[in-house]
Amino acid sequence: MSEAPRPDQAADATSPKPPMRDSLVAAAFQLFLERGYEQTTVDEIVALAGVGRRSFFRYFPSKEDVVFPDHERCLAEMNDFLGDDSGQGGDGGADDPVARVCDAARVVLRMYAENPTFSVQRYRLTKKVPGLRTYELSVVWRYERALAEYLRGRFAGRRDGTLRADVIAAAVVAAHNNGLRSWLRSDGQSDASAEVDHALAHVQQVFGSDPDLVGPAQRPTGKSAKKTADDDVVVVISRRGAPMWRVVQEVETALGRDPE
Amino acid sequence: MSEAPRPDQAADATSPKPPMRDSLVAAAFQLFLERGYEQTTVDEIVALAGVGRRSFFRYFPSKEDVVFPDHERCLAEMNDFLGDDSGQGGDGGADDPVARVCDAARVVLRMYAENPTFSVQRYRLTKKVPGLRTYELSVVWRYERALAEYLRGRFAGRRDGTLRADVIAAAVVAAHNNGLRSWLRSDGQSDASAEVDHALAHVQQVFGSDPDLVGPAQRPTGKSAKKTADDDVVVVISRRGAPMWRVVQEVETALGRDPE
DNA sequence: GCCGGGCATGGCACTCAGTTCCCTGATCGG
DNA sequence: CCGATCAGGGAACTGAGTGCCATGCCCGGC
Repeated sequence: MSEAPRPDQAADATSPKPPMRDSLVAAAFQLFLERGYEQTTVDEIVALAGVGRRSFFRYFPSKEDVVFPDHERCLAEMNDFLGDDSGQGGDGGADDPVARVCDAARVVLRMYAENPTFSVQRYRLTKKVPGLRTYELSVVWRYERALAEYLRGRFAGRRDGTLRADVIAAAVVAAHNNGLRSWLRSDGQSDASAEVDHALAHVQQVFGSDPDLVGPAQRPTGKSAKKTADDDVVVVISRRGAPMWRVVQEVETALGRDPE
Repeated sequence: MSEAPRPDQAADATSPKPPMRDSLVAAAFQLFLERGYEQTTVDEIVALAGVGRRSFFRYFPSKEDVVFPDHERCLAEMNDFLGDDSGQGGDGGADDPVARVCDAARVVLRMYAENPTFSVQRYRLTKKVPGLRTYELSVVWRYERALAEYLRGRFAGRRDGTLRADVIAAAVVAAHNNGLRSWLRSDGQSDASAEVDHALAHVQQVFGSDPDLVGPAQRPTGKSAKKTADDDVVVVISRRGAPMWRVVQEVETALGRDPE
């Protein structure tokens, strides 16, 4: 229930693709869909795929792993993405840690969107089988940890840095999953990117961009300066005791952003 | 891996307490600590406890459940707490949904704080055994769902209500766990309540109180009005393009709250 | 005091996931 | 042509979790 062996890992994503692995996934899902997950034994899967039982566990460390055949690759992809702090000059907004982890979350969405029908089928499966739901939680947890670790690095030295990192990571994952599930419930008919973008925008609005973190001298002269002139000022007048979210809403309206 | 039978459920928390259940937990932890979780079989546990193997699975649906013997009760407690919307007049601040779910999270903390040594031992165990970590995730997930469902009810009809509910629930759980783990890492020497209060305050600050949700006529005339005079005003002047978190910080400083 | 029906427990056997060990056959370099 | 390496197959084993039934205990009824 942890790491997959993945003997085909050496090359990139366009590696030779072992047919056995794919045929096992295909056979498994065929049986899962017509018979249910728990009602299907590994022996039945390998019988249908025409391979030996031992080979199944060579490719998938557990029966649950066959349901999430590409998460290991996706997790590696996300770590690569978060590890690349080098190419920050070109693409705008990548300097903001919150925006960065939101983009990292979109890596996961892309994996789901690559195979809509497969993703929808898997969604229906995990929704009704508690064991798969639990397994999915452990996968999602690893994504969340990756985001949190990245943010902890960016927030290093800051007061409550790890707390803020954990909270933002959790919020980003929750928003991503909210959008993703909304898309999955629509049987892949809605716009996945739009759903997730909307959800992530909500989180980014709450936690805001935080350019101070990349250095005290960093001013919003880059992309964010395009929307607002630098010398304009905003004045907010508020009653004491007013709810903070309403103050924020007012400020954002003044700043010309979309409140919701 | 779901519901425990708990034959002693009928009465309240001070029910007769079946000795067999406790002796199984004690025997299990003794072996887990000296031999490791995976190196201990259920047969060894029941042998040490002096009961039949079948009885183990009567009290604990799986081997993992014996590590979290009181989470089922705690989850029920949290649901009770969130279900009680009746007694909202007396205790101040309970009207704010965010504050309410923070208090609900404190119910979990209380359970951990009741048995510090047990909680610390379990923490060390779950930290090194992947299977237990996964199981704990499924438990935490149920807490999070309870909070999210409550918030969804409170945010019903509001735009992006379910999204906001999911995000806040995730943030509250992440903050709670951050404080809780900080306490557990200190071997129970630090102040658990202080740790978690601090973490939850961070979240409450981010999402703010939201009195509009209990009705448009509701104004902060209750407890929150005690801290601030109603007619005072706060003026914030900010550059356009300033990071939102800094604006919030300024407003909060002006309001006299603790910024972090 | 005796009887019968729940009810908690124990014991046994079974299924199935996951692992260990070893065999087989193909491919490839010398 | 030979030997090394390695993907795959197969049998047997461990251990978690379940179903079934026997046993013994408590408790109210007669």
